Amino acid sequence: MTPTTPLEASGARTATAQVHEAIKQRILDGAYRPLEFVREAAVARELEVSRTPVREALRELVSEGWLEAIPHQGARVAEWTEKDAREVFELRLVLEPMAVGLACRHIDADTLAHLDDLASRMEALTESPLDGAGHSELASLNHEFHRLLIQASDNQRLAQILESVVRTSIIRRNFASYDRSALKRSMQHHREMLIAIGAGNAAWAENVMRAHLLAARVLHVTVDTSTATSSPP
Amino acid sequence: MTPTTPLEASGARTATAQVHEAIKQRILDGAYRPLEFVREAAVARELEVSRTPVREALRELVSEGWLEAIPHQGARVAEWTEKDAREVFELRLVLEPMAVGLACRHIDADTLAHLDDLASRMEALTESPLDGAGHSELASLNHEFHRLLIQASDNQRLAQILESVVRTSIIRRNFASYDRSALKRSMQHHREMLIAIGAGNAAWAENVMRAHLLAARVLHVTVDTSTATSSPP
DNA sequence: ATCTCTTACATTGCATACAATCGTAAGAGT
DNA sequence: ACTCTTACGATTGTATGCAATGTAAGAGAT
Repeated sequence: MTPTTPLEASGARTATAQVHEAIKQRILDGAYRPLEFVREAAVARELEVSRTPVREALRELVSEGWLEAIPHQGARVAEWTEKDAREVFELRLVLEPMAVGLACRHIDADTLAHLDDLASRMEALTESPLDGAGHSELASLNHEFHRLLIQASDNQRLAQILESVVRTSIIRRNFASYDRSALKRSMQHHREMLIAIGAGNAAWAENVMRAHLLAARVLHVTVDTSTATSSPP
Repeated sequence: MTPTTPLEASGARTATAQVHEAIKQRILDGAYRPLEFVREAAVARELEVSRTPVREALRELVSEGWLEAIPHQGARVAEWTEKDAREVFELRLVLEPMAVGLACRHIDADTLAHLDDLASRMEALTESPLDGAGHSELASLNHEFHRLLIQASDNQRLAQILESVVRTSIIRRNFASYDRSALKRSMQHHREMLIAIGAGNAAWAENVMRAHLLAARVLHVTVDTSTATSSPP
């Protein structure tokens, strides 16, 4: 029915990995709505593979939190509630500062230079007014900045947890709602974090990260600011 | 060859779930050694199912961190290194205090009473010298105590992350190496945490948890105490 | 009219057969 | 003796057919 990219040029080699990517993309695109069931047979038909790789891809997506499985009934797109947003934010507010704190002790000059470059490119983008593509580019650079910082923590588990936690929420987040001053402040946070890390000052870097995240939250959801957790004075 | 419980009375209903449990148990028992490959065909033969549910169980175990997958080569038991121990401890040291802090705001009387009961039973156990069974019982109660506390945080993601992070490390941890004073201190920490939670004092509860974890670590691994992270004064 | 039981259908769960891929060891050539 | 090639065997990856299970619609009874 829907001619929606039947597997074609996907970097992945196994059919399971391709189906995995395809379904994830459809969720991100909104082609599959929350609470909608993703049927094995239907996906298999549309992507022109058998049900086996579809089954395996669905199980992976379930364990990654994209879908929820109901025994003998199938897998459906996980719903995104206010509570989910709160949970993810609580976790980021603790884990990302932890990551930059650890990064202070492990980071190498190359990574720091790469981060510096990313920060510069983001700053350059914010010099002029942004269109849709600009917002998209900025979001992409920002995501890469955070990802690289997290990798520098030298804690694989932490990196994996944050990746999966952030990824599921990144869909609904962009810079469209940022006004000029909020954007500049965000860029300054990045810059300040790099300086703190370069100075090996973990506490400084951690607190800038907390400020960075809290400032961003104000723009996205209504917050009870008294519920902040584990924040040192 | 090895008559190792061919599926029989396992609470789970689907074959996949049963295989999942069986393999996990064998890893815990040490029947599968680190870096040893778990072959689909072999497991299928021994548990008297087809390869299909075995494949699905293996994939789940991979995503839970018990096994690591190598494309076209199979899944093998994940190795446990010093670095793994360090990573898990760093995470616990941040996430478990976060959990008790959150629990301070959400906990109900029933849960608190249940925790109180668990603490009492552990204290009773430590009154008399412990044999092997005693240590096992104590470890079980302790695990349940922490698990319940984490659930009370009312953050499903946090609970799931901690469960999977702690579970993989719990294998090599028990109370055999605890001397009398260390045991009593551990029990006092539990008690103090409950009092802090009952008083709604999150900072107090969080810091007792950090002390609890740090005290436990001294008994298990050699530590560079300067690497503690995100610890408020 | 409402409730319960029956029955048919859609969908997942499992088994088996076949194809693709990788590691390895034997063998030819240098 | 060493290296490169190549064919084989073992193992995973994929397809398809059948069984088990849950859902929902409809007939019958209260």
